[in-house]
Amino acid sequence: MGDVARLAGVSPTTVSFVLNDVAGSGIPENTRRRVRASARELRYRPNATARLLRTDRSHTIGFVTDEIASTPFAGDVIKGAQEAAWEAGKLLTIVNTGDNQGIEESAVGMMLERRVEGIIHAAMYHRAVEPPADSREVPAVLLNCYAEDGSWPSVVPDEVAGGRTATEALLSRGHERVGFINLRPGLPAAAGRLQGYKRALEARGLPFDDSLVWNGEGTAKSGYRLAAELMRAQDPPTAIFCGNDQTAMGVYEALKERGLRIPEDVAVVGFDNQELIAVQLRPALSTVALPHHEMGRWAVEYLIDRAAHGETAPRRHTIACPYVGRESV
Amino acid sequence: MGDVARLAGVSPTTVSFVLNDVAGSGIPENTRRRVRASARELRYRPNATARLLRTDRSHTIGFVTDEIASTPFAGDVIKGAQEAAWEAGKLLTIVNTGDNQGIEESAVGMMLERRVEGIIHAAMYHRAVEPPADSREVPAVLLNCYAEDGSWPSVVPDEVAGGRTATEALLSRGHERVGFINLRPGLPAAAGRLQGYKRALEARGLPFDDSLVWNGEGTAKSGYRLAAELMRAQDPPTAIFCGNDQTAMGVYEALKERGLRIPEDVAVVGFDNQELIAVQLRPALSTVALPHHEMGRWAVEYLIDRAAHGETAPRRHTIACPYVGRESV
DNA sequence: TTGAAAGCGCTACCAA
DNA sequence: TTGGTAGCGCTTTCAA
Repeated sequence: MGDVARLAGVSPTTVSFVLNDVAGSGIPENTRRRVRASARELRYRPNATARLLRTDRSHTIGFVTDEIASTPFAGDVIKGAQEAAWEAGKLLTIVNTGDNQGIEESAVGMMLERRVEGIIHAAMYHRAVEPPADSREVPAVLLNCYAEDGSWPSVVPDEVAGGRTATEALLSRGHERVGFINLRPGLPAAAGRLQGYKRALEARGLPFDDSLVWNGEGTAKSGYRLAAELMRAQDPPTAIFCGNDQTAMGVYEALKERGLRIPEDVAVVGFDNQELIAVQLRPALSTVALPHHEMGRWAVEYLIDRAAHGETAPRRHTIACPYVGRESV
Repeated sequence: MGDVARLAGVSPTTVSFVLNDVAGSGIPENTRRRVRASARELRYRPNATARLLRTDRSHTIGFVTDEIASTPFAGDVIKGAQEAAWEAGKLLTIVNTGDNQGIEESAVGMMLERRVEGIIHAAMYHRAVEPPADSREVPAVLLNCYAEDGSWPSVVPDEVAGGRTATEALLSRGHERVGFINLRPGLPAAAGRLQGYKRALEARGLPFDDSLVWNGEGTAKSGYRLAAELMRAQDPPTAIFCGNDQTAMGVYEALKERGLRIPEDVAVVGFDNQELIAVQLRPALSTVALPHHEMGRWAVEYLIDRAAHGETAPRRHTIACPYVGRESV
């Protein structure tokens, strides 16, 4: 910067003012041009580190995730977060902890040392977590997870509404016996979706029949097995709501083996909207999308907002799961 | 740091020596303990920014990717890169450009301002790219992509060997007529895999029959269509090599509709090893894995090595695609 | 065995 | 309209 100043025949102060477009600095266009030309000539690149040391604004957000790969998840969340960050002029520093507490703590430590302006703790599967206490030193938010005691702000999918949406999609087409192959019990996703399923039934005055509801593993294999189970009943369902798209994949298989057509004989709706599966299945699977991208965006925007406007009570934000209609209903 | 020094009754120099475990600083254990105790008491957190300003070592690597989400890709690459980075004490700063040149250039600019120690340019699909020239200011490497003119170091999957591996898996089981539903022509992946297919045939002295080779779209739909085509021939193949796993998904469908069993009547092998599909398919799909994770690792390790040992001629590194045997062969 | 002090590259206050 | 300069928090040289 000194070099630029010298070349332009001005002081470092002036260079700083010009290059940062400081308002009201009253530098004439003439000088500005000279400064900019010098900067270009010297291929001057400002040192963000020095600036940060002085201003204490890192323009960086930390993103800590338990597992990043091989998943319905991750990609979209990061992308959403990244987009929102970029729009706000921030960069994202990411670490994948492999669900290792020790790594998570050091990761937070390293981020804090670098003076990140906020930290996002993201989980692969919707669940309860307890992030390192140190994260409270900056604005922090949980993504796709929540604190049991509600002491951390969080953003999660609205599983209940999602379950209801999925069920509704079926009921609204006239189905009255809707089977439900849920995920493993105990998961927030499973609990929420079941509740949504019940509410949808209730809203239509339909009875809840627990012989129609099974808990699977969330795999194609268990979907296959349980669909067979379901269809073996004397009064089998005319539609099946699957706890995730992989389950639906197995359900398709079981249905087809029995010579049942989708959606004519049995309608199917999935959950998660894993494009890789839902789009490729024949017929293409109608499903409910998890708001990964939106959660990513929301988390970053929340952090930026909090950094700007200060502390508020930890909120628990919920984002809707939109229905994605394709051909299986 | 001054506070810690004061509390411990020493100078900042001593604190720095102790906290950084500077070798040969000859600080007695006694003093060290006092310093560490003070640091703990004051919950002292070193300021990485100040350190970086002084040492010029950011311990940060930039990761620029064209598309991060909804893909076979991304997750695993980032995870591999992140792991290697973590082991070396580095953090990863990621930006997703959405394949926008302008964004890519500013991203590189921002990273350079932050003094990253290296930059990785990753692509979703194996292809030729031309990264911003500024990236040459630091060690840089292309991941899953390459420069047409070879002027950038890169790491890509060994498509040829992969294609050969897949074909071999079939030939070694006695198949002599192996259909190949490739990806769209023109893609490096398609070209390489075709070459591998030919080489495998050649090695066994089998003739190349181009009526057995089709180019599809890499979707289940096109796999379905082309498998039907393939099986309609008078002398249909007894095995099918699919350019990717989604194609295989469609192939399964077509085969099953014709009452053909996998692998008894027709063996199938995919490519990509997309667990979501390959594992869930019935029978589980034998396929060839893209070395996403390894490419991520390699890229980071290469960067770190180059930062340490200086410039070398740009290499084009290739990583093997291992066969993942399941039930379809 | 420990400390004083320079200086990394910038921002921003205060003065001119 | 422009410049001098202190100082952000650390590392590291040199001296004591």
